Amino acid sequence: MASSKSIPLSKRPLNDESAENLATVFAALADPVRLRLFDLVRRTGTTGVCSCDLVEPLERSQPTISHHLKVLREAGLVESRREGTWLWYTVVTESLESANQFLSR
Amino acid sequence: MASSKSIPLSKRPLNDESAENLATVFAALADPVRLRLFDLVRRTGTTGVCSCDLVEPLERSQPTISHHLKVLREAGLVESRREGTWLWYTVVTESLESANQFLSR
DNA sequence: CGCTTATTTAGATAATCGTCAATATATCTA
DNA sequence: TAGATATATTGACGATTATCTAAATAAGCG
Repeated sequence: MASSKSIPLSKRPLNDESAENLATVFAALADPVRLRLFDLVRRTGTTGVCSCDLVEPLERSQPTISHHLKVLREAGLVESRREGTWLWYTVVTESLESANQFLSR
Repeated sequence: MASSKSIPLSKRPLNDESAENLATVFAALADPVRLRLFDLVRRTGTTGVCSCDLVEPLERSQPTISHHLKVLREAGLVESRREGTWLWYTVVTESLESANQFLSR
């Protein structure tokens, strides 16, 4: 059983593992193109947006956008569903929780 | 004068400049060592912590810690005051505001 | 099956990053 | 001023990143 003197979870120093996980999320947001990408996806709510519609507003090549979407996806910030030849992206709403918690500690 | 139909600031797509600024903050938090560093500084509140006491817990060389503190400082997340030969670091409390706002849009 | 469109993968390049050892600078004290 | 301690800077290293073009894969349609 835990000691009654134990520090509350929220007050404990960051251990290495949590720091690694958090860093991955922040790293995904650490690029202006990805930030704008994430912002655009988020605006589209539960409907989502076709990745083909994200190339033009960001003025990057299609493979570059694909790459950035992959980074966001692997960080758990967005997810995609296939609809015919298209991929529709939506945000994973809970994905920012740990980051939010850390920032507002 | 602004149109009465203009989109509220908080709902506007991220422009390139805001994205750059935000990305700088997130980039500062995108490394596990810096996250733990920031966390340690934040715990010390208004008193702050001497950077000499940050080397051992993070198991990195003194120049490496110095480098990371510089990144945090330049991103506006922490500031330092000299006290004799020591430098005391404290967090800049407002520094996370823009990041917080973005995350909880 | 071939053609078209959407997306990913591969390969290349230039830039940035995390780290360290060595050195330099700053501040205090004897 | 000389020595001690704290911090910053330099220069090097391997690793990762953002970007592109070119090529590969996937899915629909005639």
